[in-house]
Amino acid sequence: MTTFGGVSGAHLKQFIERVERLEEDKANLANDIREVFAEAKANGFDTKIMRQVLKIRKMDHQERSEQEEILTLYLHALGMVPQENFSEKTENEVA
Amino acid sequence: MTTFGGVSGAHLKQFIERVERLEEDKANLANDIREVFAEAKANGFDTKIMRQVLKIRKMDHQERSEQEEILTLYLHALGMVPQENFSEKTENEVA
Amino acid sequence: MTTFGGVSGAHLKQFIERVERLEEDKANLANDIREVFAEAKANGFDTKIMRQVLKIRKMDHQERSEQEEILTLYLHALGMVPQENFSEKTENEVA
Amino acid sequence: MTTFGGVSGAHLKQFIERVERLEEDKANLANDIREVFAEAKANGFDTKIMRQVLKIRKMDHQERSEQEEILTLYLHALGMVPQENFSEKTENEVA
DNA sequence: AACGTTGAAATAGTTC
DNA sequence: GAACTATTTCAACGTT
Repeated sequence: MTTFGGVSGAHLKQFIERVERLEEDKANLANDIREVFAEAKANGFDTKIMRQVLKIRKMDHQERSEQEEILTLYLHALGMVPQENFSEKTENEVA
Repeated sequence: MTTFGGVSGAHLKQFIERVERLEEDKANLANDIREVFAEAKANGFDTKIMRQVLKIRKMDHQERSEQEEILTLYLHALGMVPQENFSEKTENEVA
Repeated sequence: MTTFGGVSGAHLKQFIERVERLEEDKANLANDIREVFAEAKANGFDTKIMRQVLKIRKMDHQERSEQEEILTLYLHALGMVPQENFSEKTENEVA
Repeated sequence: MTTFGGVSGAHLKQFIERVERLEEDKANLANDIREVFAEAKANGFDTKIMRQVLKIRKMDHQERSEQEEILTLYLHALGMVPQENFSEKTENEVA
């Protein structure tokens, strides 16, 4: 295997090509998304408003995640280990 | 189906959720790419150089596309209709 | 000088107006460019082709910059400090 | 002068180069603007708010009253009491 | 003149 | 927290 300054060209090439394949997939998905917007527009929806809706829904999810994160911090601060399934497991007690 | 001001909520919801699913897939791919870089880095590769290599390879591809695009434009400008398969079909003549 | 909450209104105003002046110049240049295209069109040139030519020329320049950039990265990666004047100094050797 | 299909290469080249020069100037101005923002930032100003201010000043005639409310909010956020005439009167002091 | 397409600008996110 | 990169957004251009 060819190496330059301790660097393997073949190995590097593999990483490069893996990234390129993933980025191609990613670009295809971006296209798919664009097509959904186009279809929605053809059905009379306002894409600008749709994007706003998506943004708000995303923030809701993030907010929920953040709140869960904060809850975890609080529980840790209280010496309580957060449970995986809060509702199902009730037999665990904090010492 | 519920409508508000002539807008179908159910229909809109479907578009929104399709986009959200696609964006989730896209985000996952972005994660995969990040992981590849992390793995490469753990193997001693310089990610900055990797990104530069990727950039140049991408530009090469784009440049090729642009060259083909302008060839088409030139042919049109010269009154020649570009052929689907330039090399295979030779029976078409330009007036 | 009037300040509010440690913020100088007059100072802010100066920055705002400097930006506005520069943006005005920029808008004027955009107009000039539009006029050149209009003039070229009036002389029978296809603006689409012109834009494509400009695009390719721009990519060429960028590609050259990217090439130089990655050369620098490679040299650094190999422990070689890139020289200011690549062509003039050839007496430096890498151990 | 060389012509292809009635197209003058030299003439075209002149148009192309005029556009390139103008675009270079435009790019330089964009850089200057970026530098002004950087300088303002280094002086403790919030560039995001500055951009908002610029946007609102640009709108001027249209939807002025609506935007003034937002401007008021931003200025308040800065701890500044909004002025009646921002640009013309600089001698006014806030009690 | 509205539409889609494309290029530039701004913002958000990531890395060091 | 500063710089760089990626994504998103905005505006202009050509097209129908």
